[in-house]
Amino acid sequence: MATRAKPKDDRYRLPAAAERRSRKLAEERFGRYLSEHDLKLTPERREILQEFYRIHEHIEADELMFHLRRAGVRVSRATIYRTLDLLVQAGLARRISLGKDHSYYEHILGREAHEHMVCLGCDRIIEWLDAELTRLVFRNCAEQSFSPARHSLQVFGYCQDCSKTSEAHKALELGEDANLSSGD
Amino acid sequence: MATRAKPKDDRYRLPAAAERRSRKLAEERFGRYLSEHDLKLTPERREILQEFYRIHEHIEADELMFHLRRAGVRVSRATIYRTLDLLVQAGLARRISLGKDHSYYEHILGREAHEHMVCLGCDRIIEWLDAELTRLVFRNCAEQSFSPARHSLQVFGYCQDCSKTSEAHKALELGEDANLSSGD
DNA sequence: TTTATTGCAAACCTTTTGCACCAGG
DNA sequence: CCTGGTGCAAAAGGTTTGCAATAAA
Repeated sequence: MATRAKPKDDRYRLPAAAERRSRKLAEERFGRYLSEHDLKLTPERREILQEFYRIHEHIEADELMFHLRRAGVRVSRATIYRTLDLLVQAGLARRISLGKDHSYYEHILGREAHEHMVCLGCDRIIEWLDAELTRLVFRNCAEQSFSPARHSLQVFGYCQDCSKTSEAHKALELGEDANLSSGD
Repeated sequence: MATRAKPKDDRYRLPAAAERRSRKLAEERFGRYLSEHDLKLTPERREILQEFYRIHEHIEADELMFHLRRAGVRVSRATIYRTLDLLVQAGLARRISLGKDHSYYEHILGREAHEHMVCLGCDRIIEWLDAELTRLVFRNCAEQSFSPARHSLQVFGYCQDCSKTSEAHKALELGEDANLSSGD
């Protein structure tokens, strides 16, 4: 009941109206952020932002560049990185790492915070959300006098499809008695 | 009550006996893993393992190399990486990313699973543990038919010392009204 | 003796940066 | 106009890899 899985095929789909709304809002916000910081809203930045907000999942910088290129927009890799960084600064994007050797970015507007399950078998990523868990995170922060800005939880394991093969994997990876704890 | 903070100064200390025990156990396990896979227990691997298990916090590969060098052991960077990788394969180490552009490693034996709070102000890292949270993670996995192998939760924010300055930071980073959600 | 391992340096990959030219505000 | 932005290519860093020499088993 706390968890909210989305159906497999449109996991990252958003109602068209909501998407348009969030793209518009994002551009307004970005524009505001830029002018407040004496920065400029260039065509490149606008294109990147729009494309980025059309993608409702985590994406890597290069992938975003290819999306743009496919849409006929040519922007240099450097500009992609620079703009993504600005979007993070502006609070419109989040940079996350999912165990790979590079970063992913995901937009924030119009999406709830969520956690990830990363399948070690097929690389599939399941997004999920648990309000109770979020509450616990905040409670722990409070107990440590820590002011949380954001958090990121990844579970690595095997999805349903892959878990048939996972038995063997787990045995290999963990040895036969991995659950020992120190006794003091 | 669910949270268990360790005092600041010996956060990563382990009773000497427990440490010795875990180092011994680790070497046994590693030896077993190696021979099962027709790999060899070289002096380098033994030294790396022993030093690694003397460090009770997350460490980066280079740092481990310096520790070894300081202890008079010279091993090449390549061997460090290769061995750390083996340790991960063997289920004796965990590779984690903490928002930096490189990986950290931490050993597993003799330490309970734990989460991290990363201070964006001073880079200090607070380790914490909440059994209830762990339970929730498992519950969510079950609901998604996902078999978890391990998980990793990082909270980014500001520690007590830094949170005085954090107000300004947050205002800058998030804009004045970052908490909006889509109404789908 | 056979097969894996080591160290070194070069290769890799993602991300960042210096610079000359260009363009928002 | 002035100040920042863009593309390019080179530079950075962390991590991986090919290879010849070396050493476990």
